[in-house]
Formats: sequence, C-alpha cells, structure tokens
Amino acid sequence: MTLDPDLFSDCLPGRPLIRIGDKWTTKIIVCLRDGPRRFGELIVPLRITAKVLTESLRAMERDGLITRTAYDTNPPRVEYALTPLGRTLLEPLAAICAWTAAHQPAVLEARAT
Amino acid sequence: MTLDPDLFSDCLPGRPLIRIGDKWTTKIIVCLRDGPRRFGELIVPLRITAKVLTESLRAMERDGLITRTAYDTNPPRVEYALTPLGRTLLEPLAAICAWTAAHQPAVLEARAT
DNA sequence: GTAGCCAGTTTCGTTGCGGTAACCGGCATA
DNA sequence: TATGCCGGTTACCGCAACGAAACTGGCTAC
Repeated sequence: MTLDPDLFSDCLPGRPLIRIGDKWTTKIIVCLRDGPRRFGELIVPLRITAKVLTESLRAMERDGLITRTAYDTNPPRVEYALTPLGRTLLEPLAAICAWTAAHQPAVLEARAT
Repeated sequence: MTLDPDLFSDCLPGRPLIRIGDKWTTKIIVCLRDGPRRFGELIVPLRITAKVLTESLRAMERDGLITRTAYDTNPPRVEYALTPLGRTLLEPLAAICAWTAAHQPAVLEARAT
C-alpha cells in the first residue's frame, strides 16, 4: 500500500489522455499531418459518419488542437488544420504507432492461446 | 481524396491501440512499473472497483501484458507482474505522460475560452 | 425547375464501458 | 458462534460513444 493515491494526478488524468483515449482523435490528427483538409477529405478515408466527425472536430477545436476555417464560397468550403499545439501530439503518437507496429503481432498471438 | 483508406491499418487499429484507449490499462501498467503487486495493492491507489480491476487484469493477461501468480496460502495471495512485453509499453507511455504534463494546461486554457 | 454539391444537423437506436451493491469460500482470530 | 480478511463473482444499471438514415440550405449547372 505504498503507492501514492495521487500518483497519476499530473500524468494520467481521468481518461488516459485528453481526447487521446477515444476512437477518432488520434486518427484525425494523423490525417491532418500533411496539411489542412476539407470535411469531405476526412470523412472518406476515416470511414466515419458526418455526425461523429463533426462532434470530434468541434471538441478538438475547443481543446485548441485544430482550427476550422470556413470560406464563403459555393459550394461551401471548410478546412481543418492542426494548430502548433495539435502538432506537438504527432511525436508521442508516433511512439505509440511504433509500439503497435512492433508488438501487435505478439499481443494477437497471446490472445489466440 | 488522396488519402489511402487503409492508412491506419498497421498503425491505428479499430481502437487507437490495443487496450491503450481504455480508462485503466495504462494506469495498471504504471502501477506495476516497480515490481509485482497484489490485488489489494492495486485496488487502493487506483480507486477502482474489484469488478473492473478483475476484468482489466484478465484482459491484460490474455494479451500477454501481465502475469497472474496465485500462492496457495491463507488468506489467498495473488501477485500481478508485467511481462517483458508489457514492460515495452512503459516507454511510449512515458512519451504520452510527458506530453500531458507539458501541454495539458494549454488544452485546459483553450477549453476555457 | 430540377438535380447535384458541400457541409453539415436532426432523430432515433444500439452497444459497451464503467459503476454499485450484494454475495461467496476458505481460513484465522475472538 | 461469529466476525473479518482476501480475492474475487454475479446481477443489474446508467451514460456516453457510436452509427444509420433522412433532412437542410445556399448556390450552380443542366
């Protein structure tokens, strides 16, 4: 019982990470890695529904991870882009991706036995 | 529409990561960082219920991340420990923790405005 | 005038994670 | 006899994430 009950207070909040634990945030960030993208350019490769994509984008905008830019053209054109803050997430995300690529087979094998 | 629809197939499976997206796995791994721990030594600092802890431990055992060792004593004594595979998760997890420690204030500030 | 494009919104329903509370079985102590 | 400890199990429940489908609105092209 030697563990500090608040061991995680500054490192692992309620959820493992702000919006990193959910299904879509990480994928959206990876998708915006190479520059701004339009709504329709996110919805197709992510295979996400419009409603869930909108919700995710709004939440990430609130958190300062992305920006939303609407152009007053026709048909409407909206671009989403990573903020500098959002861009800082690419590095730890890459560490996670590397771990998955390296060890997922081992996990799947363990799960099978 | 230039993105490969299978962009994430080898990097970000259905969930962001095997059992990394959920609420407890990361905390359990951090908790076992310094050596084996008993059931009761996990349940107290994690502030988790017995049912959810049992479920999480079983799942992590299936995935080969931890081992469960039951000693035939009285009262019963069960120890959980990280496997070498589970231990490899500490490094990417540290990257996430570092990001959170560095940028969580910025996120909270963005959320407030 | 009708059809299509883009970026949504709305409604409704499903699923699954996590939580609460009660209970169990073997042993030890009072 | 009963009470407590340890490591669970079981039944039930609520909520938030997720999804499918239909609809909107402004503009353009046919």
